[in-house]
Amino acid sequence: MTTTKILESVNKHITLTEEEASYFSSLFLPLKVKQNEMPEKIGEPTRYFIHVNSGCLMSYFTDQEGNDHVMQFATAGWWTGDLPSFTQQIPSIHATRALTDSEILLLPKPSMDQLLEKYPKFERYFRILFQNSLINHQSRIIQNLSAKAEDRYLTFQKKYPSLEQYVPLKYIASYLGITPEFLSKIRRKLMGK
Amino acid sequence: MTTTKILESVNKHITLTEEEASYFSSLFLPLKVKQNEMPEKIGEPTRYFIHVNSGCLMSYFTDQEGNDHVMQFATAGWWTGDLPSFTQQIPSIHATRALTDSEILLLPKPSMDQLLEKYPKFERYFRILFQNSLINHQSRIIQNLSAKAEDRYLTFQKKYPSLEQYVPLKYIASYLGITPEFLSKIRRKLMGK
DNA sequence: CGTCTATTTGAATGTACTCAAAAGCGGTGG
DNA sequence: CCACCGCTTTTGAGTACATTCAAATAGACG
Repeated sequence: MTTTKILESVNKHITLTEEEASYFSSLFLPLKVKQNEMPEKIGEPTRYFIHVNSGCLMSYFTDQEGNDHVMQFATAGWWTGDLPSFTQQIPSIHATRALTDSEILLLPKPSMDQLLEKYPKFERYFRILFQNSLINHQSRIIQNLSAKAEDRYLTFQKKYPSLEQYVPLKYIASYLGITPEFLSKIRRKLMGK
Repeated sequence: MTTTKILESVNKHITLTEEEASYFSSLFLPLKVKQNEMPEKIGEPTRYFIHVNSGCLMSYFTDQEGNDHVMQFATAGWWTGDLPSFTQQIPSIHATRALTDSEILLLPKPSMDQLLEKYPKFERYFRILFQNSLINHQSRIIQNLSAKAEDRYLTFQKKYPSLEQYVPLKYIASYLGITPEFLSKIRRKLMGK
């Protein structure tokens, strides 16, 4: 079943009846995306909150100069999407792209609203989800403020050991807030150790 | 009543019965703090989630070299505190300090747990609170990744027009991720325009 | 007025970026 | 199987952005 993985995650935080679980499961649109496909493009209101079943996606922002900035890498078990656009239905500024062939679940905005209306119990799940995500974002901000690029790279490697094997280095550089050229120089320097 | 302000904020997102409102209100410990006092210190599990009624507090992190990094400025109507420490009851790494004489409300961790247990309706309030906070943190990360110090400062001024009047510049520099000296130079340059 | 802290200034330094070019690497078609 | 193409990664030189350190100035408070 395509919703097995997400139900596991939900069950860690709240306990569902069979009815609730099956209603919840019924809301998702399963989708297979190939590498480099973009389930969500920028400019229009985001339609889906995305759960990753397998593979890896990233959400990123393109600035006025045309430089990409990676907001998030989302591997199996993670949610991703453009939250401001999804919640307020304003034009999105983050694009989402598959870094590998991936299986994802799409939760349409109206379905999420209905879900929370019908079974308020899920408020708790999303409260905890956002709370944990907030904590991660805070720690990323602290990192960016206090650590040099080399340390941020080392921390990144520790936190996401497998990602480097299939995510192009230029995207990792972007996530870290440095240029690909400079990341390359950091890596050369670290090789010598 | 000391909880008037926070009830207003809560009522924007959920509708409370009188009983719910009065139970909610009863959980808070009102406290007046003077400038530079610290309702929460680092090193021990954080006891309170803090709501600011009036004045201004900041939460900040001190790194190994002894440099402070401001995580957040919290003015009237905002929540603040060390979220990882509060939720998981692990030793805190963020300190909280009053930047002006302030009136705050303390919500003890056990009270918050009881509240969500007894009236799950509040899950929705905190879900929306964390969701909005998450959006703000994402936009700060994007800013830090894509904009130079001067632009970050200008954005900060637009977003928090009044803060500069009573927050020492060195803390604003810290929030922006630059040294006080460099902020001073940015300001001199902007004066000439 | 004196003390303490915040802010400014300037020179020297370090960190990271830009630009241009070369090298590497994966896929595709002949 | 090899040659070519497009894209990623590496290299190096020059430059820009931001820090460090030391010292001077300014402001707040008793």
